[in-house]
Amino acid sequence: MRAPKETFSYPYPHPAVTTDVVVFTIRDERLSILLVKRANPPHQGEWALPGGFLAIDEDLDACAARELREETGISGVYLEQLYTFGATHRDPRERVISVTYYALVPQDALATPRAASDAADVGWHPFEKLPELAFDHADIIAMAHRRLVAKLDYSTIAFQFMPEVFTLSELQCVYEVLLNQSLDKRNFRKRILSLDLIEETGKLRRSGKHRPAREYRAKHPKRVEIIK
Amino acid sequence: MRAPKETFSYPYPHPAVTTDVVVFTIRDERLSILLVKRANPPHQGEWALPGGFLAIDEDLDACAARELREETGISGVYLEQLYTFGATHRDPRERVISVTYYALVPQDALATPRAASDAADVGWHPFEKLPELAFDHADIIAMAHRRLVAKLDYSTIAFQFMPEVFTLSELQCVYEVLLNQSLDKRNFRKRILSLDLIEETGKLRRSGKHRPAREYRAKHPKRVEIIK
DNA sequence: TTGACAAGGTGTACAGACGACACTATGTTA
DNA sequence: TAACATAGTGTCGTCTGTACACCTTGTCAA
Repeated sequence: MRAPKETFSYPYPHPAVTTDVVVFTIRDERLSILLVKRANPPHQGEWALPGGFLAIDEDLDACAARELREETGISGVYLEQLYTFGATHRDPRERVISVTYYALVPQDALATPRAASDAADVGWHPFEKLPELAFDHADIIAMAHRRLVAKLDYSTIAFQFMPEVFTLSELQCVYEVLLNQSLDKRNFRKRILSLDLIEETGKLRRSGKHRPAREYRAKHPKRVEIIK
Repeated sequence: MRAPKETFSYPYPHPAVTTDVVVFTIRDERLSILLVKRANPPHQGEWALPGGFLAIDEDLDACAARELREETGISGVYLEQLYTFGATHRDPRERVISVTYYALVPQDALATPRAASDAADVGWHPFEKLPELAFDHADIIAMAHRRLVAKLDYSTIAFQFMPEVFTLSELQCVYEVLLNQSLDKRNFRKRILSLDLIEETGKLRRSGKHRPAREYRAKHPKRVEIIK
């Protein structure tokens, strides 16, 4: 991909700029993060966030979306800039500034992530049981997690984990996993419905030997609203 | 400062990285922002945020603090990373990624800012009456303002505008200016005192022909706490 | 067919938080 | 010593959030 034929010169030293993405989803009722195993040095064989170098004519958001697509096959998901990490020796090769993002992938997205050329492997890892990570990626994940949990309180960000149609129990489960505590069913439904952000599809979801659940859909699935 | 004797070459193109700082204060009961008038092209003669290029062996936070000090003489103030702007043609010279920060300066800080070599002028401008700005600096200020107002609700960030000792009326005035609405005196005092974050100095502040006000000081002046 | 099972779906009551609201206190100054 | 200007103080009603238990409805197996 990066096949140098020439060199690029500047009158002052320039750092390299990368984007790295913390991809969250909920799998098996656990918050999970998508990691790639590095195929090349440095940190060869270690797990790391998907990400890579910014093209010189590419916007930052576009770079994050592209790296995510190229390295994992995921696209069209919620993606927001998180923070920029630039400690002087965070990368042993050269000075690297990483503009980090976080992404939220709906639960069911059968997107079995596919490994790209520069990744030996790709896979979901439960947030509570992450492996050793390359670079300062553990710090990046910690910050992304704090941001995600904080946003639960004052935005509708949790809806980004939901597929197009879902049941209230499924939505409650997402909140419970993210907040790491169980919630009262009646209070939860009262609060969610009072936001007036979801509507019934009119259909029922049948699963298991019990009463079927009503299906809902978000009125504005792509929009993350600030509430209260 | 940047006197090229040699060039720096890379196998791939690298963007330049800068930091820019939105410096807020409250002056004459108005929210104000510190701007520098550019002495050199591009945008020569226009107002811009203080900021400049990242040194290759310098952390991002250090760069923001250094540029702030060099260009305005301000140091030791609250400084927090805001967002990273990197649209492809935001700077006509070359690809520039700007890691932006915002800073809060106490009201009285007599720091009459001093202009540096590469600035023709430095001065405070009321947020409601900003001049035309260079680059995308108007966007940066807009985002910093949204962040500042949002943080009022759930943190003690407003205390960063206060001098070491202050009265409750002065603190209320800061909230009123930032929220752009008047507040009930009794409710304000009840809420602030219930946070248990300030204490009386025991002294009285005498000013004008009226009853003197009690002086308070923050228990942890440098700390910004998340509340509620 | 029917009864056990399992999750779906619903309302009330109490407590604490928040907001509206008006008068007295105390120093200065003419 | 009286007028002035800001400092300082409490109550009450409303709203919000939280705790809490039972009936409903479909499946499945006996």
